[in-house]
Amino acid sequence: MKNTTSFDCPDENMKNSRAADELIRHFVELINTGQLKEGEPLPTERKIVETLGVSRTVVREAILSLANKGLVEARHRYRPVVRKSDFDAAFDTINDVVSRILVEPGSVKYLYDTRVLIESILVRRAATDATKEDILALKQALANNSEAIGDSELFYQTDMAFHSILYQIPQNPVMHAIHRAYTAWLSPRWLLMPSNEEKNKTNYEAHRKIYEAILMRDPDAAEERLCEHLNYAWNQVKDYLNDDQI
Amino acid sequence: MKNTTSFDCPDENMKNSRAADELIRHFVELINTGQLKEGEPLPTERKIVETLGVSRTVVREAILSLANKGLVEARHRYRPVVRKSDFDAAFDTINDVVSRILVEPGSVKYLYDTRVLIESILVRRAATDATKEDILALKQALANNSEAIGDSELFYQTDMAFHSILYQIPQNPVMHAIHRAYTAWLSPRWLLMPSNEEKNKTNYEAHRKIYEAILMRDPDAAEERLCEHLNYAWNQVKDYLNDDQI
DNA sequence: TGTGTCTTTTAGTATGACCAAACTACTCAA
DNA sequence: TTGAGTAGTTTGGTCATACTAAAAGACACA
Repeated sequence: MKNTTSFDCPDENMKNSRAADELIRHFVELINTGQLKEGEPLPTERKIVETLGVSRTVVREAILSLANKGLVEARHRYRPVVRKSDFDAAFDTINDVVSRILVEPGSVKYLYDTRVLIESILVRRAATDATKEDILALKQALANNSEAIGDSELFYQTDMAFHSILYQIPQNPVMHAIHRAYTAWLSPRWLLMPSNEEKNKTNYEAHRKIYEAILMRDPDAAEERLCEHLNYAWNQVKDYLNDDQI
Repeated sequence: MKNTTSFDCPDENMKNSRAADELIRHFVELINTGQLKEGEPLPTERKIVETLGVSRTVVREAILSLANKGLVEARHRYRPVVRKSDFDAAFDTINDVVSRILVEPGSVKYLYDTRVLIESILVRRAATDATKEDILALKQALANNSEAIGDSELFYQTDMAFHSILYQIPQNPVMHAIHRAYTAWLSPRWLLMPSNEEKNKTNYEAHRKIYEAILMRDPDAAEERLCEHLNYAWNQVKDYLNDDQI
């Protein structure tokens, strides 16, 4: 230890550029305490420079970090504005890492398996807890799904819509975010697979059985049928795609 | 439309500084295709400048973005190295956003409820699928938990360790990451709550009952006991903390 | 009052400089 | 020969300045 630098490293192990980190913490503080409200623009870079007494380089690095962390939204040539921080936004910010992970063989399967797990408990809960409105929403989604048979793109959309109802039933924004994330991360692989009326019918029938099990308030049946359905879907994709794509 | 800029905006809606974005895509490409391997350092900033023909400002912004996205790890004054991209790392990168979200009233409950959902299906699967090794691990965790009664900190650790076994049973790295995330995000609130031997015993008993249900291969009982346990834990925390802390 | 134009502001980029820490290679003593 | 200490080099972090193009605001004109 020769000398103490003008800034000491508070919690982290002197990770990043300390000056920018100082600024980042400052703005995170402002945002979390509500001094900078949602949708409100940050001060201009030059204003921050003269207010906080740091160079513009540091300011830009800090703002860039905040943008990458998803706390502010920095549109090209616009003032960065404080972003709405919800669970949806949280998943949005890890798109790049997850995309990176999903090129690794086997990782898609891992992700899909967790979807099976989560939807398993969701259909169980649906069977036990679903309100009349929930049931109605499922029924409507099922009808839409039925009508879309033969129209590959529309069928895929109504397929997802049906599943999304399951995520909506707990009325939990985290579940909503998880569904959005699954859709964003798994869809690209699924859309590579050609569809046809035959497959549409099979999937629709699976949805109908799940719906009926929920209607009968039979969680075991609902879970079992859901698992059958998702395993069938997985095998479809697995058979079609190359090994290095899943 | 007056003129086409020298760069057109490929996929995004002209979000960030296009020059830096160009660089970012370049490095993401290198990383995803394995031309830059895990643990390997990026070229020096000045090398990139002369190779790619951009200014150092742009290079630094790009590297910073990559670091924030979690694709590279940029330690202070060290060359940034390509980071291991696994599901654990993915959750790490959204710590800031989630922390921001969790200061919002009600959001902790939402997060906790998803934990209840996920562990519900995990105990069910444990009851139906757990191997002898899994059961043994649970038994050991339970024993450790029992021995820690009275030692608040140790009890909390062994408590988490017991639950973590549930996440390990599916042998799915996503589940492991989820457990890590729950621990990181919920622990701070839990640790605010004082503990005592009485509560320890209650929680241990709950763990034991869950374990026994799994041992009896009874998923319904396992789920029910888990939910009781987690609801009890939630009420403990809710009663102790202020409304604006959950 | 509405609209087009001019000016100012500001983000994006480039360049050069400097510092301090990390790295490298060398020297020298055991 | 080998190990440690040291001096020089490299490199990331920071600052200052300048220029460009786009956005924002002011203003005059119809």
